[in-house]
Amino acid sequence: MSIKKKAEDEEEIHVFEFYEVDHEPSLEFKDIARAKYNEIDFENDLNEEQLTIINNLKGPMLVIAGAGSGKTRTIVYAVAKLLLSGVKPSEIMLVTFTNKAANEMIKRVETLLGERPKGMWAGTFHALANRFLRIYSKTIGIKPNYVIMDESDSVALMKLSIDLANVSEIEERFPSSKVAKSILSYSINCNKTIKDVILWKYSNFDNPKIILKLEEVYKIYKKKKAEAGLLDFDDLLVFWNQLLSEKKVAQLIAKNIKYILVDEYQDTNYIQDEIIYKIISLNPERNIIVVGDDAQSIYAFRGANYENILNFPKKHADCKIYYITYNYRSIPEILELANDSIDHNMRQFKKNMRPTKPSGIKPFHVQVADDDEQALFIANQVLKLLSEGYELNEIAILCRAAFHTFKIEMQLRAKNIPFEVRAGVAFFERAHVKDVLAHLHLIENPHDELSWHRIFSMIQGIGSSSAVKIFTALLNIENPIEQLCSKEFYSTHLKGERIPQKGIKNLMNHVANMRHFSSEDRPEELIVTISKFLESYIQARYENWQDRMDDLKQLAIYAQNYDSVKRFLDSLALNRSTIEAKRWLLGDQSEEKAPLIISTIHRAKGLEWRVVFIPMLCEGFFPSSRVYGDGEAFEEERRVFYVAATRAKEKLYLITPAMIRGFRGYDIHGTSQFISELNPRVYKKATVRFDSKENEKNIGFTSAADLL
DNA sequence: GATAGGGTTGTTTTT
DNA sequence: CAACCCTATC
Repeated sequence: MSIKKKAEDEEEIHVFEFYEVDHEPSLEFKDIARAKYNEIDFENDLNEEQLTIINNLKGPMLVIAGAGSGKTRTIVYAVAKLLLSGVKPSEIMLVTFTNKAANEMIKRVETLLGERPKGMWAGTFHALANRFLRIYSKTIGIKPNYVIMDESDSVALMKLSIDLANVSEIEERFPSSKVAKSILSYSINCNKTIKDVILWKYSNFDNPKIILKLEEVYKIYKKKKAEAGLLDFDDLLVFWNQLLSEKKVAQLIAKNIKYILVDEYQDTNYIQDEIIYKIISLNPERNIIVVGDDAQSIYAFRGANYENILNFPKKHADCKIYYITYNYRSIPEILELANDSIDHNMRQFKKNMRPTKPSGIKPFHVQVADDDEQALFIANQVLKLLSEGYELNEIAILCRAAFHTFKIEMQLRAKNIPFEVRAGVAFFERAHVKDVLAHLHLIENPHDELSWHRIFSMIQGIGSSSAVKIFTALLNIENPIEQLCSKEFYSTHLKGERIPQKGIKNLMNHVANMRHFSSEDRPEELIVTISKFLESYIQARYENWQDRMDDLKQLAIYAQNYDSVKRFLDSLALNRSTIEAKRWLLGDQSEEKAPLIISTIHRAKGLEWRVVFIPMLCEGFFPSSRVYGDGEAFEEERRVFYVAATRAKEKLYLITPAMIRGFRGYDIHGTSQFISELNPRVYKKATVRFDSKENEKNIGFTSAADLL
């Protein structure tokens, strides 16, 4: 459905029909209600705690839900119940931590009802913000064709801003572009001044001259974003928040959205909390359910503050508070270890998960000689588990940091075990993929500074200084792509500048390829075309160019799912972690069984497996060496460990290598405090040795013969 | 003055 | 492995 902007009022009437294809409610849920109401056995499917919740959906409510307590199930049933009672899908807003989680919940509602609830406002804060901003860009004065930058783009733009701000006049060391961006983000997400953020997180930059200069840099950064039509992740929240203060829009939202559910509330930050507060205030019945677990708050580095969940009842009069405490995921032994661990956190609400599963075997603490043997142990153990009848997709390896996965990947590859990595640089952030995407960005938004710089850097004869000059010249002209193809552009707008002739010639040739692009073209076809004319560049630049060209084919295949460039780009920016490059290890190509997962703990949030391995449990790695003392940061680190352990249903392997190979030689690291502080009763100790790297035979388990 | 290429560095976690 | 700095070359 397209929207023709005739008058402002008309624009607003279309609000709930625009942008999402499957947006209009195609079903009369009241009819389904009659047919389905008796089929869903709420009383049988939910426990008493959960039933209480779905029977009290009016007014503000806080649900404290421990790990594995059927939190998602409760939300899904709550949504189903609302729909059955006649609430339209488009009257429900469901805020989740990832867009994948939103899709899965909708799928489960669909399974329950037999029909897909089309038109729900479901997604992350950022994705929902984008949906509103695409409709109301005009209202708050941002370009309607704005492009969302990912984090590395934002940092790159920050670097350009720093370069323009004459930082060299300050003698002291100035924050890097990454740190500068991070300070700005904290300031926005936590509602603090720049000075406060510096005192809080970066006290080494506490210097009036630096702070003044930073403010200047941020002004340039902001101006650049506005000129180029770029939004960073923080802008999505800032502008959404701003939009909610616009009377007309606010009234419309208040009228149309009747129920709000927010998952993972412990990981919201100040501005997200404020957004929710504003939306509830607009809602006459204040129907909101906020779900979370302060013990699982692991995103403080993004400004998240678990106190939002604790303060929620204080902010909302007559807020009901419910707890769901029964754990349906893990055996009691795993819960005992997790409970023991989290009890060491002082700044936490005391609560214990209550087991419902039958007893099994205690978690293992496995000590190995070094990180090579750790990888070897994991690979061997996976093979044993497979021979025991476990499936690959029932096993996960959860790491504190992306680089912890490298050696494990190598061993799994060597043993032909198929796996998928969910860590590190995402597929769509790899250099050659971004090279292609830069061309797509310019179709939507021909003044996108970052994309131009990326393209300039691909061209022989144009370096950083020519790039700045050319961009400055094209910023103020219409239709830069066309202009860059003509000699006159260079002779009129860049008169007297020293730009190598070779560079100009190459640039003209390159841009000539882009002349016939149109935003009406299908993204897939565009990608094929662009890949073709980038092939020689990729060949020249990368040794593994063949692999990279294959990636671009994958990109084109993925793009088939989208019919417009704008939607394709939005989806890429907002679904970073959902769309993975599958690093399959194929014994034979035909076998497409779901693989084993190697993931960071952060990305494993909300998921579960029968067997979980947690490697690198030694001081300096987990907890990370960046965390000192026993303050809030250290407690968050412990919560990360807690989240990892509570992913496991049946078997949990905690692994500590005694030595780790660093840049030069081995370093000895002590056992992680998260292990040593535990009551030894809650785990079984095992030591695993290999007689040599070549001969990967286990000599034996010294104290846990029943390691399987 | 500007670019290209070599060598060195150092890496938490993500919307 | 990619983002930096330094230096040789155009």
